[in-house]
Amino acid sequence: MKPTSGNAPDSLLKLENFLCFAIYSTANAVTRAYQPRLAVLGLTYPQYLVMVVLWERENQTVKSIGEKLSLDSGTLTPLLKRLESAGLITRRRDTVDERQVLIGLTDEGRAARRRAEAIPIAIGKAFGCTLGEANDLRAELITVRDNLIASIDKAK
Amino acid sequence: MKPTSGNAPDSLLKLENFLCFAIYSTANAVTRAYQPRLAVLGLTYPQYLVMVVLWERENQTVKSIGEKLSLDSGTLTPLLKRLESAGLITRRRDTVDERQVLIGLTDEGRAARRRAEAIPIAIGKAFGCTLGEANDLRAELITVRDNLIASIDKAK
DNA sequence: ACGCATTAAATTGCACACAATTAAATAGTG
DNA sequence: CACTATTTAATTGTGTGCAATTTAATGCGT
Repeated sequence: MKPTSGNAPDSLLKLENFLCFAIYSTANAVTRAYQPRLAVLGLTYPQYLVMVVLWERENQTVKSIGEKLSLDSGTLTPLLKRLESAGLITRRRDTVDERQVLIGLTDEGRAARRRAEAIPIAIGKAFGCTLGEANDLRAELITVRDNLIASIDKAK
Repeated sequence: MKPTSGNAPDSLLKLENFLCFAIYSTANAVTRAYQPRLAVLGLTYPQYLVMVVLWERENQTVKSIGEKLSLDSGTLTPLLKRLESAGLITRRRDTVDERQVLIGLTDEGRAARRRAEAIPIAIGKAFGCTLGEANDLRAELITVRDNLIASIDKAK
């Protein structure tokens, strides 16, 4: 009996064998699963991640948020402006180092945290796996992700 | 000794505990890792996935490609137009059912397959895990993904 | 203090994702 | 056959991601 796939050159280019596609399509599904729950808070999924980072610690720079989320200013600047005009965050230049922009929370942004706390529970159920399985999967993904990032950096 | 995270309401909203963020950030890393390798073929990562689907079988409808990749016409129509103007695919209305558009490969599109075959090997190395580990991870992700999709569909 | 490299955000341009709507063709029903 | 419902792509509009460039501020060596 042969393994799952056919002869070598063929099986390499089969979608169903792609770990990358499993990651890609799962990420899209995550965004779609979050969308209705975040819509009531007026947030998109990336905006929600930024809020989570700020709920952990207020007054971070754009760079600090970007490092935690692996996003650059090209993504964050317009996103943060939208959160600001939604009244959830504040943006102000650091007076000590005026290159930096400090992102803080408004009262409304702080208050949104309570309503957000129900979301991980609901999504956890939608994943359909135990907390233990989720943690194992998370750890494996982070290993793979950090390997990928290392290989990208090495190429530079 | 307490487990990894602090008290309950707090740990639920910690980025490092999020399976969803592990998925999201790994997917972004995948795209970045593919980018330099696909650039020599003149493809983006989603375009590469479409080509993989077409290399498996030519002359599929937009709908068929969309089902395989979980993408709708809003994403695919402009993407396919770009692949067409790049000379890799053909788009023509089905003469039997004129609602459908059949996507085929040009000689150049068919030829690109050979050059693409080296990519999964290189990316596989960048993942930094064994084939067996990659297959396990892929299977777990697909389970989670299909659970998520089922929960989305159920909500409708 | 001067000049140059470095750093942090913002900007620009392109390509997704996806919800919602539209347009056209086909299928199904009485 | 007429009529409505369904199906398939295309379109529209919003919000990411990210490469590349720009702008402004800081750091550093002489």
